[in-house]
Amino acid sequence: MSAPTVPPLPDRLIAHLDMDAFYASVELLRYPELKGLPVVIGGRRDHAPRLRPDGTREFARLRDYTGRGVATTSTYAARDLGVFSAMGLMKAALRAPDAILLPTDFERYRHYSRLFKAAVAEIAPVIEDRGIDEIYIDLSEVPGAREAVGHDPLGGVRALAREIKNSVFSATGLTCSIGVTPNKLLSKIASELDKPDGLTVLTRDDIPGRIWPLAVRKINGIGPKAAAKLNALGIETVGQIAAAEPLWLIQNFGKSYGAWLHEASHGRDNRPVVTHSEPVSISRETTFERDLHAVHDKAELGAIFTELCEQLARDLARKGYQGRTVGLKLRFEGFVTVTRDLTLDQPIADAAAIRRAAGSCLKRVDLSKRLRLLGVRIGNLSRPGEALQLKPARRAPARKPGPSEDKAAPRLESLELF
DNA sequence: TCTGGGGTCCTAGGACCC
DNA sequence: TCTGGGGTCCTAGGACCC
Repeated sequence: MSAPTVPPLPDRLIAHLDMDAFYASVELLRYPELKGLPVVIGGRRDHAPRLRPDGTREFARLRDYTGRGVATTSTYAARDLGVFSAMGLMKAALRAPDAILLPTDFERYRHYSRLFKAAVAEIAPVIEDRGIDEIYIDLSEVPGAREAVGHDPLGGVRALAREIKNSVFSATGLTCSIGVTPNKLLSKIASELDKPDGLTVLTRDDIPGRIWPLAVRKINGIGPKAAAKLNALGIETVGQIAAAEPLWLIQNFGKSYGAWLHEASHGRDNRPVVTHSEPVSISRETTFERDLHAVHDKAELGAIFTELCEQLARDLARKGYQGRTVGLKLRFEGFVTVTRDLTLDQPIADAAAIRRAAGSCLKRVDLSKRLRLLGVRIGNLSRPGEALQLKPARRAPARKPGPSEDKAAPRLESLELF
């Protein structure tokens, strides 16, 4: 039997393209007078710029913000003041009270996202979407990519990447940073090495010199938890992971993650560039302006719950999906998050059915604490037209309530709420 | 000064079937 | 009386990413 493996390609040429401070840069196109100033994007509505009688604009300042929003992006000037994405805006206001605050305008960012992706696709069509502001591009088969230029064997790729950057700028007026290496893992790191407006081409020979000195956190897949654990074990850099015994890594991080750490630290990654993918789940959630109580704020919560289900149903309809598993997400004061889900015999897509299913999930949660977030999710997706696959009617197994589950506790009045 | 919203993937235990 | 092993599905939680 022959294994259906991809032939061991001679080194692939994979690019990672990352738009520079994307949301903030899009806003600067609209408000060029803000260029060079600390600007933070985040929060909601109200604080949109106002036009003064003399035609100039009045912008909101970070110091005026109150609420639970976080920064989604900040300009490089704001980053110099210590304001980064995911930071709470109230905290950001302490660091940069005079920074300009702009509300997020996803509509507009999506528009520019389409523009830059289309511009790239004209040159190199094998693209993996990684969200609104970044993509992987397989340049391996693009004409000219493997041609040397003068004495530079990488001259061809370099020129190609330069062409892509120029094309993105022509189409959008925005700059991006590109890393080109033999795989996605290294390219993701490389695109960050020369930001903004960067272009970095690396080969395997560059791993010891350019990758190993970096902090472990630079590897996509090592998050705050894993980094903290590595640090506690005396490991700060990628090179130190590479120098560690694979067995030791596995003992400390488990078979799968430990083995992956070893591979990643040596710059090995054979994941293909995936040009098409289907969604696994679709969800809607919202954090309240103030914490709400199931009993005291019954009407308000009920209305929000219904609205979320309706939004979700519209999302499903627009995208052409239905789903069999409905999930409920609650976040309580103190940031404790709880999820419950329910798999139905048949897929559903309408708001009322979603609400019924999510409502039954709600009955399995203790609602004595106040809530800060409510979310509804649907998974096990299929397309309504698809041959409907009958599932054997599976009785919901009689499960023991888990530690955070509470079968008996919630009062009836809170159940009726949702 | 508490920490958004939209996702994916992994783990782990129990149910259930063969 | 005691003891299986493999595989899939369901559920809850958590890490991580953009």
